[in-house]
Amino acid sequence: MVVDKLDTTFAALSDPTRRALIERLTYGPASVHGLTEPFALSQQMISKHIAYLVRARIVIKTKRGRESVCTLRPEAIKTVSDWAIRYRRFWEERFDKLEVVVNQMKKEEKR
Amino acid sequence: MVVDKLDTTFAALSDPTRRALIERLTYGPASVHGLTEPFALSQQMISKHIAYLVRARIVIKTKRGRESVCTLRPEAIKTVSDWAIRYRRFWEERFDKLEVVVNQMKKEEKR
DNA sequence: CAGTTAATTACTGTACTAGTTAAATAGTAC
DNA sequence: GTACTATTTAACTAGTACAGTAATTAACTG
Repeated sequence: MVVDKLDTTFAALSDPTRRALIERLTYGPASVHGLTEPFALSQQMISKHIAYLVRARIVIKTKRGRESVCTLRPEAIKTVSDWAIRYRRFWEERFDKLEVVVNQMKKEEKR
Repeated sequence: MVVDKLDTTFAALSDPTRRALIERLTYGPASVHGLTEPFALSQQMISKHIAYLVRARIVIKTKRGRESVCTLRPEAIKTVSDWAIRYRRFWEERFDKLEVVVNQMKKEEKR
């Protein structure tokens, strides 16, 4: 079972449909019905995907009459960005150096 | 089956052990054996986790004698950062506005 | 060579998820 | 009230992915 917050967040993001739903929600909140239309998926499946995003706290759902309005929680995406940014210096500064190291290792491998 | 690159990348990152392995590898390349020591996991499991990271192209493995040296591919993390950064403006500019919207919706819900 | 070390692969069981169908719940319109 | 709409939930099938451990391969040491 998934416990860690980042676990569920990354797991939720590992699906293209869910990433597309996030993309769509950056244009503003939408009902499940409204989110279903652009996709070649049943409303039940969209509802499930939304449920995964809600579980990962990436989306908030609020009832409005018979509709469920889905709203993006941008903080969740920020969490992902913050995680990656920690390694920014690493990929910016050490990239050239690393390439040299890897090539060196490959060379030695051939011996 | 996972096809999309981001799919495998995010899936690989959805596990705390693998994220810890990445963290460890920022200090420099290491063998599977060297990576096993700090963790309360068998070498087989570490080897598997490394394999998942290799599949997601986050880590490169090169043979050196009987050892497998693992090296981080920082570009993979950059991919994640790039994905999240697309929404940066969204969470920075619209956060306050969104909170108002959500609170408004909650208020209307109570009626 | 035998013995040890490093790492992978193979096997088993479990958990998660995609996708569908059907039923249930609740709001809206007439 | 009935009919319709929006959504959720349950029940199911099937496929995939993973954890954990056992068995195996390959390389080094003396």
